[in-house]
Amino acid sequence: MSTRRRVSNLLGLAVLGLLQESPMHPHAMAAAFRERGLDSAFKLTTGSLYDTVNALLRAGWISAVEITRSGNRPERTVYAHTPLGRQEFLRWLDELLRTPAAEYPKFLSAVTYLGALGKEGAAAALRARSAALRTLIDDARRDHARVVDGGLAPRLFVIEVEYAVRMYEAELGWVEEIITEIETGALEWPQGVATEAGEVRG
Amino acid sequence: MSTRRRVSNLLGLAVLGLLQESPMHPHAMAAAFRERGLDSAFKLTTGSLYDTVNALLRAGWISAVEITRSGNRPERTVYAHTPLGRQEFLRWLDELLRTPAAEYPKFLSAVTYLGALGKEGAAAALRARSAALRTLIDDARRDHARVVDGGLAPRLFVIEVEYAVRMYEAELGWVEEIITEIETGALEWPQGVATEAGEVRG
DNA sequence: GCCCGTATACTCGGATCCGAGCGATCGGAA
DNA sequence: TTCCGATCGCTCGGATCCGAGTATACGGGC
Repeated sequence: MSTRRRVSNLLGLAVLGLLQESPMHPHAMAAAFRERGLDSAFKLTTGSLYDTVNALLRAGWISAVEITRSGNRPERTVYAHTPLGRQEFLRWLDELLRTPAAEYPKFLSAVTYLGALGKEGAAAALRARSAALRTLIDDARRDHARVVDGGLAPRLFVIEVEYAVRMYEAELGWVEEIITEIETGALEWPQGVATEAGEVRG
Repeated sequence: MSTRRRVSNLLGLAVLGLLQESPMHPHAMAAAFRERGLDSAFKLTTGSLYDTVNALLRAGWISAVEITRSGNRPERTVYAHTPLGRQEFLRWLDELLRTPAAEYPKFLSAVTYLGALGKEGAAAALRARSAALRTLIDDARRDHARVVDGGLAPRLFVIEVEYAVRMYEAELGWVEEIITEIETGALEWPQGVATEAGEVRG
């Protein structure tokens, strides 16, 4: 069916997004990124950034517009999006929004083997997660409120935080239900699916 | 702080999990995997499987127990977990459950640029997603019910499906709220954050 | 005037990931 | 009997990812 994406790293979407506004060199992208908190939605590492920029270049979605140098520092290559790049940005975005993709979050994988920790072990781990989730939610909520209530940016520009919070809350809810079910015995723990106590937190 | 995991691919967790039960060769693992539907929680590709097994071997968490051959087929190397491997399995599991890790789901990244599609474009894409999510949820629910109500396996063994469904539902809820907010105008769409109509679905 | 920490800007090599491909066997239909 | 598709089991090479490393410049304290 649809052939594999020419650039698959999502960082490429972010780069295209930044370049919609103005041409930039990679290091400036990284700075812009962190400044706007985009690095909570995209995984940014310097290595990947340069690789991704090169991939976009090969695909013809961006182009180098100038190479400058100040003093004896390394050259800075400034990139801009091409018309093709703009089109692809929108098409990619549309596809990502439209189609739920199979993802493999670590927690989902771990839950698959929940039984292996034994009732006590599982409950303890989940309690720790529950506490951590609360902190994450509080922090994200606070940040969001600061930006929106402070009029620093329109709500649309931080809408992804609302999504993230909602998902964290859902996870928290589930985790707490399962803790309760373990404690009350509502979740049956079959024989042989358990662990000698104390084997884990050594 | 804590040094990087020796084996980072989560597939390694699944392999360790399978080997808790009995020694196996990689091809059999792949089969067991699919048979139990583990491949919805772990990303399985043949290449990665062999790489992962090798990594586990290097780390000393599994060991080769025999090499058999039937007829002139390729050799089959059968692996078993080591005591260290069992310990690591539990430790890893515990850590994954306990600590929410930064993940970068595609949808979160895409939502960050929701504005770029314009009100109409964004609403259309989200409507499509909403429909797709409903299907996913229905399918997962049906599967879960078949297994549990049919007594094919204890509920604990398919608990991850409950988690997945819960998360899909949360996402669906959010998506539908945003669609409504776009339609009613409750979500303000700042000037200049829009797209010429028809640019996307070419 | 010198030192040191921070910012600028990118490179590099190794680890990881993955899907196409390969050579063999097996079972069933013609 | 012979062919063909399905299954068995693994290999390979290219793509991707990433963090440590490199090299220069700037600024402020003493």
